[in-house]
Amino acid sequence: MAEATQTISDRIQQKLDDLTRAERQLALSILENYPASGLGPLTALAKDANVSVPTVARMVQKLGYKGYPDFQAELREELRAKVKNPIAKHDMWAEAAPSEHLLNRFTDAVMDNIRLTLSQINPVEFDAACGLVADQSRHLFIIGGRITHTLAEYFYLHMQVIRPNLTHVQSTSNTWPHYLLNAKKGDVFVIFDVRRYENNTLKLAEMAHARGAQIILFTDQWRSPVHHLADISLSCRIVVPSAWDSAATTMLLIETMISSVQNLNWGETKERMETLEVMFDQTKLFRKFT
Amino acid sequence: MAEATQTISDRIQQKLDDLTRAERQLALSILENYPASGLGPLTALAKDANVSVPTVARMVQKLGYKGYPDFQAELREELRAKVKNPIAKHDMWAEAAPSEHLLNRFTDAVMDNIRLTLSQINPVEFDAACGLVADQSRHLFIIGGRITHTLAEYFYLHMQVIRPNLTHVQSTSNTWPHYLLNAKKGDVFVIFDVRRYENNTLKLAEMAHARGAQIILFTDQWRSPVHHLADISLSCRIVVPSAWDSAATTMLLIETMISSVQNLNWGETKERMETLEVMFDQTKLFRKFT
DNA sequence: CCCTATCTGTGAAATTACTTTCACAATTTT
DNA sequence: AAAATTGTGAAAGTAATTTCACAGATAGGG
Repeated sequence: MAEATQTISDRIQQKLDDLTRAERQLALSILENYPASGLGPLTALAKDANVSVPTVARMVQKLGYKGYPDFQAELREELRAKVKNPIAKHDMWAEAAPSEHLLNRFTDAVMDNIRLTLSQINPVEFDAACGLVADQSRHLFIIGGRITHTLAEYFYLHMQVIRPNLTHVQSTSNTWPHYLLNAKKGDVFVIFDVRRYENNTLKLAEMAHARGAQIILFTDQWRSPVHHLADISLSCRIVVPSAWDSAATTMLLIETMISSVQNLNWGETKERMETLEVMFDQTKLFRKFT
Repeated sequence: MAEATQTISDRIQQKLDDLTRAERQLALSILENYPASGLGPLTALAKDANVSVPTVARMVQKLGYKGYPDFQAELREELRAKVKNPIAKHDMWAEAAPSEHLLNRFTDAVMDNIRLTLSQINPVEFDAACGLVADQSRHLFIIGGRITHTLAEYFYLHMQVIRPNLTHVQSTSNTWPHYLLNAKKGDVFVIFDVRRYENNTLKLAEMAHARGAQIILFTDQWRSPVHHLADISLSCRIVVPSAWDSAATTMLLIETMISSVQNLNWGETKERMETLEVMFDQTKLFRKFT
């Protein structure tokens, strides 16, 4: 028997470079539902991956199999071996690494963080926050700190496409008082503040609050002091096996909010995005999607 | 589609009493190598279980399937579901919201992305990348694009604390050729490029490669064209129910790398972090942790 | 920017493999 | 001893795979 030191999944990934566009699309589709999709009929696999039947036939031969049935036989053999092998612990993420490898421990922690964060979130408040952010009649201020300004900017870059009338402020910069001059009642401040909480951010929040603005706060489970001023606080778990905290869960919430706000503003967003596409095409900044 | 609250394995065991001797022999053989043996041709299964072909045909109908292919289809579906859900049947993440709420759908997608990304990552390559990034004798360049420069900066901000001798470059800026003048053989470039892939990033990578630098690439599952030049490519799943792609998985890998590099350099990092603490205290930028 | 080479899908035919079913004899069970 | 189960061998039917030629699409090179 051929000793399978490497799985078919490995082999596919390894040969990914030698594959053409449609074949790669197919290969990725196989890996998407591995190994189940490869065990069905060839026709179904082709339809699943949106490629033609000959493409599938061509690729399996390119991968070194006599034909599709041969390929399937190896898949089954691999599945058999894997199930038999008690090493296949299910709480491992990178199966190619031992469970005590940092990749597995870190991912474990992040998964836990996401689970806990989501279980404690209030969907009504979240939706309300999205509603506020989507409201174009309010000026939108986005504020981040020393580290979190990267998250703030990520949020800002997307909001910029979705709606006008917004500003990105760095609380650590000494220019922010200028921005506040324009803030008025009803405006919305999206503030990022996780430990260590920053004095400047708190000051800024106080002034925004004094001016009657609405405050949406992204913070951690211990909650920034800003949360006393915030209309809506979203607390994320951030603890991972590292000397630093994790922003992965916060990122998840940010992206969910982006998606939600985009839906609320879809009519206009669509136009803005299409305009943007045209402009990008003109500047030739980006390559065509391959 | 019948909602299979019970697995086929369960169903077989349940009906075990109603089966005749040869059928039971067959059933046990199926369970022996479950589910692999059931996914092969009927003939092979019959031979494997030492029963005749008609016995197999008769039994699957007795179990309630239209025919052997029908039985196989359900087996595949079950396998697919099982692989997708390695831990528990966690239908909802935010239990306070209905399952079709964006919070749940989005989190579902991100969890899938993380799981798939990790299952396809090569720990040896990942560790090698961490080793390169940790090597302080090499100058470290960090490059991001229009959106990804926020990730690049997040990475940069942490690396800045861990090690000296590094630069953050925006590929969309027109200043980057200056930086490249200083790049020399053995230097390390950490490049972020997800769709839509940017021409400037590719050009920059080409020049870095020409100068004999090592390239570590964070990209998506379709892989930026930079990956032809990269010594190590880390592909992240990025598809979510949104008009945009998700950076959450990429963030996870970045943070894992930060943690790993920090461990490799722990001796020095510790001092640098303590120095930083003192400096922050002096500037009164941060509040004491409460 | 155009030209060429390569890749990809279509539709279909030919081939192969697999499933289903049958009748009947042998075997086992009751 | 009767009834039920099982295997045999094979035929018929069905489904899946493989291959082909060609046209359209795409990418790469000059």
